[in-house]
Amino acid sequence: MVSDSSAKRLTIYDLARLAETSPSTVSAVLNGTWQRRRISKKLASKILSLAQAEGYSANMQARALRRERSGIIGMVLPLYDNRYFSSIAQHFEAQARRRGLFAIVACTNRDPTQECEAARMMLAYRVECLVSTGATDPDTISAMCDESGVASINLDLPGSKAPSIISNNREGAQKLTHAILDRLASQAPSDNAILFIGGRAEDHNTRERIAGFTQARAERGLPTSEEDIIPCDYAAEKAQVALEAYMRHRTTLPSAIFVNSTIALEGIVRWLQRGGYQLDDMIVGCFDWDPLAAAFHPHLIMARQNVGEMIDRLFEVIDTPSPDASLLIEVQPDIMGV
Amino acid sequence: MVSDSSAKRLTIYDLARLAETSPSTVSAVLNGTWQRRRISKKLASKILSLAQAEGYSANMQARALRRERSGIIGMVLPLYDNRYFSSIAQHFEAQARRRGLFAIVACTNRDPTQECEAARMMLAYRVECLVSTGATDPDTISAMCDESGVASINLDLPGSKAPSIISNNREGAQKLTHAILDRLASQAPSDNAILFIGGRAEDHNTRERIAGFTQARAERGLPTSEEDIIPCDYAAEKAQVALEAYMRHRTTLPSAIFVNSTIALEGIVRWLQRGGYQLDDMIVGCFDWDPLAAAFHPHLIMARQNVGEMIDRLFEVIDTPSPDASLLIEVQPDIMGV
DNA sequence: CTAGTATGCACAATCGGTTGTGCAAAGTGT
DNA sequence: ACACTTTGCACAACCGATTGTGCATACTAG
Repeated sequence: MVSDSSAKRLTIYDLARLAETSPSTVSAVLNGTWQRRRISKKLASKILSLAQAEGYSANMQARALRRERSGIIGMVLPLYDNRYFSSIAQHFEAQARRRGLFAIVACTNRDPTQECEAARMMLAYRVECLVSTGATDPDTISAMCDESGVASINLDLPGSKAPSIISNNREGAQKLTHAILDRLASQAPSDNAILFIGGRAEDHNTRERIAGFTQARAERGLPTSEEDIIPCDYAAEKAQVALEAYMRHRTTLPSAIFVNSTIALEGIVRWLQRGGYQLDDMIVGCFDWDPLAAAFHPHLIMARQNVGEMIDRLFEVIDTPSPDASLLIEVQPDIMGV
Repeated sequence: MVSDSSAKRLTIYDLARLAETSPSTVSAVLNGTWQRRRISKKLASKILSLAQAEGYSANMQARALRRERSGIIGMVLPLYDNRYFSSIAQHFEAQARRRGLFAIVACTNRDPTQECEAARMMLAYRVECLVSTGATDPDTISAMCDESGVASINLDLPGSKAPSIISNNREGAQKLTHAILDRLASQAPSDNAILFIGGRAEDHNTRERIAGFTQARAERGLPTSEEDIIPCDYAAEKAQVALEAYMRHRTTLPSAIFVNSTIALEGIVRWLQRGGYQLDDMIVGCFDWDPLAAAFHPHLIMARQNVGEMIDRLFEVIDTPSPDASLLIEVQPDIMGV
């Protein structure tokens, strides 16, 4: 079914024949440069209405080839399976369209191999710019782009070879931790410890969030113990297993928990359900926001990354003639549910 | 920053010069047809290693132009903002990649104008096949595709001008309703009425789900009242407002509710929260599945559409030489949480 | 009436691949 | 040694747009 090449599509040559003129004239009219080329208004409108009537649509491959500009902008994304990344994809596409660019997004499952493969494909399609979102290895992608003379930008996770737009993870985590501690203080807790769970110890964002978490605690004179920090990766299963293991050494729930990502939250909630606990038995803060979770659980404190602003900043950088590769833009997340 | 056309990229002409051979030979070697063209193994491997070493990557626009096949497959999608649609996008992309096709997905916000605009762009990029997912006006898209000789397929919502792959909404709703009624029976209810809320009265899926709902009730000798069916569109706000209005005529919550989509569920849950109710105060069934909601609320009954199978079927149809436009494939959803 | 300028358009090269065809040189059989 | 086949590759024509350039014709000024 693919490539049902039955119907020949109209080209500028066909239109030229129909309008009794030349292909170059048709081309000039159709891409708006006809005034500069001194085509008469009469002929121009004749061609335009013909194109309209015949439903002409320019072959973008041919245009891209000749112009050496594809009009395509690419993004590699870990997954679509949470609201943060889906929202990024959606804003990216909307903004791209607004600029007359065609957005293509590839999911790469947090896998460096797939990231490279996707980047290679996008470069083969001659994307004009490539955005690496939450990439495990953004610098390799930047290097590939550099070789092809294509601009690259990092989003969500920073890299060293291209400008990066990320959330202010440290400050976000700090505010989130303070919000948790405020709530804790209002409830006369038995215990001031907070469990930090989820994320990858090797990724920049998780490290920053741990730093913000620790810092907020320190600001209140609270020490942070190593055992209370469990970067068990981004996956519901792993968070559930990690919490299970953590709880083997305890008799009571921690009074509060800092969950690093909604996907980890899923595992935490499942563990609680299995153990017969309520979510309200703990104070829960989550870095990342999910509207359904917010509706279900109004006491849930969530750091909502400011996707709209991040994408706006992203396109500002894209518009910048030659941005510094070391440029790092940090966008403040908002704390929801306080 | 876009179009940093500094570095000239390697072409087959460059490789030909480097390998002291001709462009056509390089081309044949690189796309694997060299045996057929009786290129010597020696020269072939010379060219291959050269291409490797120099990091050559074929210009897909040029290839597409000459071959009259873009290698691109497109999908228009309402939104990424729920797990059903994100999952569709992700499976679609994975399957496309497996077949060496490049997937492009455009979000069109359930807006017919945007749907057409996106379809037009995709056709301009000469997609080999276009999938309309949950399109409000799939037939217009099919008509556009037909004019260009491009295959089109409908997913999630059926159309009359192209094969359609959808969930078996009627049977899914029927099973979901039975699950709700079973739970209701086990709880000695005061009232056998179930509120059906969400979706669009004019869309096929909502109509089928209402039919399945009504049918399941009829099978148990229960009549269904018109006022208990409120297709208030797909939006949290609207569901919330609709429930508010519904409740003005009642003093107690309905004992059960059939929520048509997770996005409507969000509104329902928000309304309950505001009124000081618990979700457990009602039996809740939801057509569509969200893992975070499932984790939060194990008693929630959800119809999970079988996305993996739908996409598999989709590609089977894509592979079919000339499928019947009236082909309608229905995939069974699963009932979760019983 | 002529030189000079402006107007209106067509020609042809080009982007980077793909592919039908042709033609030497080498190999084979007699 | 001659005819014939096979091997190995190069040539050139596309695909459908864009764009620098050139050339008539019409118009204007002196």
